[in-house]
Amino acid sequence: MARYNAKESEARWQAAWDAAHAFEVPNNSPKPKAYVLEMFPYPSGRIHIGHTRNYTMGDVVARFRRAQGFNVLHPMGWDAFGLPAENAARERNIDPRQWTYDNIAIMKSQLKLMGLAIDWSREFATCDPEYYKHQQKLFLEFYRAGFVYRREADVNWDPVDMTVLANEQVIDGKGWRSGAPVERRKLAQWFFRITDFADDLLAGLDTLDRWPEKVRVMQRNWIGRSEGMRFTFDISNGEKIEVFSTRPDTLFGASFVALSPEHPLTLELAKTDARLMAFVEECRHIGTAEADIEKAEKRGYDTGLTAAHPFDPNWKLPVLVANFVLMGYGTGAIFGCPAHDQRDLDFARKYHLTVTPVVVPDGADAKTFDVGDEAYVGPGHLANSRFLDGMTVDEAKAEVAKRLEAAGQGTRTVNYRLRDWLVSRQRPWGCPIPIVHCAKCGVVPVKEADLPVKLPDTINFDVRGNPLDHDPVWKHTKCPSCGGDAVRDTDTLDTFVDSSWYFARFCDSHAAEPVNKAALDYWLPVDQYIGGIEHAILHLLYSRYFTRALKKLGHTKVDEPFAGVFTQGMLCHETYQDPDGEWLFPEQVEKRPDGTAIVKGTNKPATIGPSIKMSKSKKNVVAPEVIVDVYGADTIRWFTLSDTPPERDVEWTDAGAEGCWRFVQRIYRLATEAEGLPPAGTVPGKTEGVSLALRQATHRAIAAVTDDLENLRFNRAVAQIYTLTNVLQQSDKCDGAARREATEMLVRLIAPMMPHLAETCWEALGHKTMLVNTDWPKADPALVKSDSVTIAVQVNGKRRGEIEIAVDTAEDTVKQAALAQEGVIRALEGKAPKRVIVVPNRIVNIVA
RNA sequence: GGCCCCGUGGCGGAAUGGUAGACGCAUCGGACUUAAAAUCCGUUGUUCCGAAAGGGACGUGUCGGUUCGAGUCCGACCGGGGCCACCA
Repeated sequence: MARYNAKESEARWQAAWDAAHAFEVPNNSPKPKAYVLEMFPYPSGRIHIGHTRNYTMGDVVARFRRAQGFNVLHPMGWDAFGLPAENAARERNIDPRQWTYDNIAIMKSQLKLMGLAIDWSREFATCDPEYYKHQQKLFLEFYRAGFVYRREADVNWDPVDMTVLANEQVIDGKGWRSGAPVERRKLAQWFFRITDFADDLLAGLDTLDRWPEKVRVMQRNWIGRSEGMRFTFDISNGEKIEVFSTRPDTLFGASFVALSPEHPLTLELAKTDARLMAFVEECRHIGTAEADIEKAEKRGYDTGLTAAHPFDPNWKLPVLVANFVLMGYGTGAIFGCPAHDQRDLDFARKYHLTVTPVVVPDGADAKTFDVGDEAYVGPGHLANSRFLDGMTVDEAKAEVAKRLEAAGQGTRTVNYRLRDWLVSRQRPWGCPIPIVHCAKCGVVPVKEADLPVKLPDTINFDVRGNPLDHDPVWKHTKCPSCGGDAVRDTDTLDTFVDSSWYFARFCDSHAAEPVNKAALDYWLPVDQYIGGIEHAILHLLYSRYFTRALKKLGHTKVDEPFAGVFTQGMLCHETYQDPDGEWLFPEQVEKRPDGTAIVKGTNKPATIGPSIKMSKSKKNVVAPEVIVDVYGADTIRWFTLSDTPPERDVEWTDAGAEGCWRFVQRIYRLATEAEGLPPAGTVPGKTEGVSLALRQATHRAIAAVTDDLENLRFNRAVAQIYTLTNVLQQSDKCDGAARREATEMLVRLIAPMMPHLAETCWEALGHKTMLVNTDWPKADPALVKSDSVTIAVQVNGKRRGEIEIAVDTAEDTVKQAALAQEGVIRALEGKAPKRVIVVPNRIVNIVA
């Protein structure tokens, strides 16, 4: 018997699809549109099986929609700016451009092997000058619209490498390369005004019903909306301090006012107070890493100033500088109410400040209520609070707000955790910020005709700090405004900017303007976006922001870029180490029957570690082209869709891959065996008996697989296909037409998942047209429905028998049949049933 | 510390409040074969009674609750994971 030759077959069909331009789509069509997108990859080197899972899922959706008659946009590109290219360039003394484009070439060839239904005519890399030119145009448009601004901001500064570090490059407060303690330094930086959209970004989440709830919750928390009040304290030196609080009701429980070490007033006071200056310096050196915050104890410095209580000018509160007050949230100043805030309580206990409970839980006595070491944050009634006494928390909040607003001392406000998006990066491998700094004219945008501001042809990494800043030629230019000598902004844009609008560029990758409105109007929003959970917050939030900004500028009519989001799990694999602790690739290890392993070709034992996410560093990766070579792409595709729900992590195993390969052969055999069968539907008259059962199984599979693919339940679709395959394989007593129908449908159902195999089988079944141009099958409702049903019969909730009976049989008849069951009679032991519950076509429960 | 998710055979996992374990992997037994590969048929939650046919009990992390009926809903706990985190 001929075996399926995946290698030959896959190459042949990929060439045929290419020749037919099967996946290139127009930007308009009478068909309904579907935009299917997977998060585009960073070209880090090579693709591993984990990547292919992501692209396979998207491909299944794209092919499925295509078969259903949609005009499907399914593009691919490269998120190509970023640090790994810089590191590679520095380490190997090569051009980051070279490294990146080489990787793209390799990864593209690997992806091509997977047979993805991608419109490659729309491909681009974000490091293409053609792409970042348009990004620079958008930046300037944002600038003119006031969406972008520049201000001094604190950054992580490595004093040895003389560069700014991203937060994740700061390890234990030290630079990851230099090991030097990182400093906070103020630099003029560009920001996107994302906070202007905070409320809208929050409200929009409620409309995203095809997003994972988990992701929406994460975004909600990230935006972090809290309602409260801003109000001012008069300070003994004549100044005012504005604070933000979500608990103005506890104002009579105040025992201090605390300023952030970075608060302007703190810095002013520090000028004449050396000890305060030292304290501020010390706070600055405490890292921003979470672990440090956990350990850091609450510390304060008494300024000697006092603040007058807003409701009682004679009540003076001490003003302290406290290390736990954040400058970046609210106003950078708080009033401390220790009884009802844990941080304030810890602080108050340490510095022996007053603790006055002002909210007392219902049922507790205000005179004896003591918070101990745990601040009370629950509901209750106000006490020790003059005119607020007896009110609920909400009533007191309203009353305080009313009085402070009436007195002009404060206002109700909404505060967000979300900050404006700092986009300046002191990095050479990114999109240059199209701005010129002129001594005379200040900040001047580059003229649009002069875009793109291209990166220099050679980037010299042999310098400390940002090579662009040290470039003797590139950096210097003429002022677009006055024509005098000026310098470029040597920062580049955060690479998250690159990925915040690429989905819009895909709508027309070759448009003369950044985005083509007509194409956006046609394609957006993306109907199904698929990617990793690691992008649940930043990338998706930035893209949502960008889309809103683009809308305000008239480039699109949608608010939300992604109507449906799906986050897929990672691919895992066992890890292996040699006796020296060095990681080993799976192919370097030979497993023995007793469960142990040795280093291949030696007698050295290899330790088998847990199955964890595939990563280059642990070497637990499987290269797709190796598997493609042995089993073909369809086997990988089938494996990554089988068994495990797509949102969960899945473990790659050789045994599992073998199983998929056997299934590929099974399908091929069934298709080639069906060659001589009569066409489907040629048996005159009715089908009955086993043939009817086969036809029913076929149409039920169509219905079930369709439903599962609609809902991205790939593992269940796979199980349905196995079920049909099993029935078909045991159908030698069925008539030929029913078998042919089952075989043809089976082939059409596997097509989105194993497209090459499906084409080959389709051809073997005698078809002259490609399956890729064949519509998705429709189930015959009459065959999906069945005439009879098996109903379980329970006595007191325990199964005692079952009856096979016509669908929709009258309740009484079902009841009688149930009571006549032998097992039921035995279980009843002659007792009369008290009650009989009949759930039509499902179950009978007899209560005895 | 806050919020969220998940606990089902040897493993991955199915199951609109209605026959728990579909489907796959692995296991074991058998057929075909000189043999192997490939393929096919059968087997597999635990336990008890029975020679067998068959029948009974238990079973979805633990303990309660709601219900005629709970893997599914509610409460508490145990275990694992995720996100945020001095956010006032």
